[in-house]
Amino acid sequence: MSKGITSRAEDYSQWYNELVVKADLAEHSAVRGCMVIKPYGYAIWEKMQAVLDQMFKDTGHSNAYFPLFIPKSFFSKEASHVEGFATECAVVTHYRLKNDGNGQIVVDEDAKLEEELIVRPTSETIIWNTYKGWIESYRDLPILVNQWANVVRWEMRTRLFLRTAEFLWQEGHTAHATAEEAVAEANQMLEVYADFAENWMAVPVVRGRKSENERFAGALDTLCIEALMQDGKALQAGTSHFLGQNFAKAFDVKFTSKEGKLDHVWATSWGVSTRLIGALIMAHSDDQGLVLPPKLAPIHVVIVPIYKTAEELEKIGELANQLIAALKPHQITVKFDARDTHRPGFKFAEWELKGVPLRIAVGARDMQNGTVEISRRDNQTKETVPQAGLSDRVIGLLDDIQASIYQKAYDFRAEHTTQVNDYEEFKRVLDEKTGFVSAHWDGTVETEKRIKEETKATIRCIPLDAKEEVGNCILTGKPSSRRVLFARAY
RNA sequence: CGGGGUGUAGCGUAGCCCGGUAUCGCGCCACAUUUGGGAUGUGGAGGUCGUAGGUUCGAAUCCUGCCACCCCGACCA
Repeated sequence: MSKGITSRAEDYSQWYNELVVKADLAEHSAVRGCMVIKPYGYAIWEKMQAVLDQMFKDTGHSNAYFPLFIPKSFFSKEASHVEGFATECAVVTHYRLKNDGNGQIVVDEDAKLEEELIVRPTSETIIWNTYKGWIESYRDLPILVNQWANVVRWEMRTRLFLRTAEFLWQEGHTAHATAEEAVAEANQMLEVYADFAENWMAVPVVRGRKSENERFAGALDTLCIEALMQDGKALQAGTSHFLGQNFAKAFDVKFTSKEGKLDHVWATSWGVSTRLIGALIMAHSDDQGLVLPPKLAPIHVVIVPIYKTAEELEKIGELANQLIAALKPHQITVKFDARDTHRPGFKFAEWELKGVPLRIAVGARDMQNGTVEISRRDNQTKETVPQAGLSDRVIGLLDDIQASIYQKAYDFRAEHTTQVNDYEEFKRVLDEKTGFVSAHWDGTVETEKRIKEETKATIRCIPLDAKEEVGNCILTGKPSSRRVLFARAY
């Protein structure tokens, strides 16, 4: 079970099936590819939610909630949007079941809906249909709304964490009076995501722009953050779209400007999902299990007592309670694992599997010496330290772990980002070294598609900080003015 | 939807070719000894062998249909 944890998404899936998330429990194709998020895994998601939610509020946004079901006709209003999502929608056609007389429950054909309902794959259409009623004047703008919700995309192939049929996410949908303001909003939210990924998840990301081919269905411009996993494959971790006036036109959302002119409003949408849990696992974990960044870990410190008698346990418990009390004001969660049903060695392994950043082991020997043994999850180092000043030490170590797992991921990405100038080298790097490949591209969809067919690599993004540089497309040799980032991706 | 494969205890499996009522490991329960890195011993519980039919004295095993799942591809946060 411990082999190859860092190599492929499937391996993580097997591992965490036991621990964080369980998928495919029912042997029914209908729920194929859905996931059950177990309490510990959900606690990670809740932490993520809390942080992101605050970031959204700090940038002026409010939460709202829109219906799960979307009338089919809404979808056909924005042409490219339909095209993008039509092939992966769950459709509600009836509203009642009946007994067929043979003890079987069947769909009541008399209860057919006049218009089918689509289970939302994303909420642009129903939200813009609603915004139409909210917006008349520039005084009503901007609208800065976020929704926490589940969405369903009937993917042909699912992959635990990364592409489940149903997933949890947040989707921000904003309406603005000017294009400039909407563009600024899309940029701002991309920066929020990048900030979250790097400073909370400890996952370095490339901020970039999607090529036309990879752009969101209905967007004029799609910004994204791209992360690199330990197996050398890229993962799109978040997107922020400038939608232009596409949805406003499709849903006829107009406003009167200060100057008295009638115009369609400008829109953005942006989202991140439970895929971030997958990103977290695949970016940091090792063969011993999960490695969580302290800032998102549901439990920061676990105390494992090693004892023979009830008196010993009681004394260790007192020490544990002191530490819990001392760290509580710092929002540091300490778990005292006093279970008598498992031995210390088992507990060590179990908490490592769960990625708890710090473990403190205390036994009779320590109680005599006034020490504890403190062990870091990220680099597995152990040291025996005095009990005095322990809480300060814990705070310092947690900061250090947060910084060092980021640095480790950053160094990995740096090592696995390669500049190439010819196609043979491009293919060789993808196969042997893996990771991001920075190369020139002639800017055409045809070239991008051919490269994808031949190498399975896609343009992850055109980095926002890409320098102007004269070069030639690796495939066609045509002139190119900047490098783009290719990779095989999840 | 194409191409391959698999269904046996909570999980992972042996048995199938060559028919005789199911093997082993993990896990679970009890007791004892243990407890500074996933304990050990003894005993125990747990199975419509995916499903429906056929062949047979007898089917996990052979035959047929159906169902489900997995892997590879097209699609994708």
